[in-house]
Amino acid sequence: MPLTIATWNINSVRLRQDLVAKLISEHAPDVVCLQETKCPNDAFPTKIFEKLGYGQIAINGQKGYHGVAVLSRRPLQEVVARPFCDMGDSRHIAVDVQGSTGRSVRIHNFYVPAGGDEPDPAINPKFDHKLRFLDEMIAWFGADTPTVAPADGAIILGDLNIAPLEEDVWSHKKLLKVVSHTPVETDGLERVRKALDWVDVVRRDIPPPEKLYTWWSYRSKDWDAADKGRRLDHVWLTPGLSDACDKVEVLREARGWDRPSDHVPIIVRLDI
DNA sequence: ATGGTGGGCGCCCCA
Repeated sequence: MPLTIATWNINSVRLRQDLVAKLISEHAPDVVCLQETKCPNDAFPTKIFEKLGYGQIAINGQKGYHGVAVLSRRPLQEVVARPFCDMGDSRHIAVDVQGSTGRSVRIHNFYVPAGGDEPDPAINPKFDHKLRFLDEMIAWFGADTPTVAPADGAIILGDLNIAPLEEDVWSHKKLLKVVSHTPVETDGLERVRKALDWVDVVRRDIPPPEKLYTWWSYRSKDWDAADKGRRLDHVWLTPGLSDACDKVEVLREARGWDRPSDHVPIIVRLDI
């Protein structure tokens, strides 16, 4: 039995718990990693997920903003919820999940800061925070490799809020000075990737020049026709684990669901 | 043309 893992910025887990249930009923991923849950831990809607068989739940939430969670129907151990940038933000949780063969993978579920509007750290503290967050990811993954990525393999996934490639945005030229696609961000994200030679399995299987997006703004009148999207959500695997990944899906149709998130889920299948 | 929409929370923050 393969292990399937979904990641989705849900933009309020309480408001969209039925959409998570729809994802579960239609795709039955073993593990669902959520970002922007916007929900304190004691208010997390665990019951609906327990009823669906996803009784293994790890959450790092806060009131009003941010928040990450992992739902699983396979054995799960919470490893750490690491604070970044001394901000008290809930933007990371790491868990170990066991595949049916007994091999366990470590999943780092991230919600990287969006960074505000002005791409200048000197005048925009949110952009400065985003760049410092990337620096901390690089330092952590470089210095603490056995914890971050055990021998059996590890995954970074979630809303990284950066579209790294030219084909990850609707217009490379128009977005070069727009937060999410500026060179300082795409260079920073590439440095994170190189820290452990992570494999971007989504782009391995759906390579450029095909355009690929996971987010479309709510402000666009007709998101599908205009298609002014960005690929802000990612799934990276350590090299040894990437060989076991035999399928990736970006569920574009979820952007058209009733009262949707502005992000869509990505699902990967691991033959472990 | 510098808006537009959507969420949480509470009279405004963030994406």
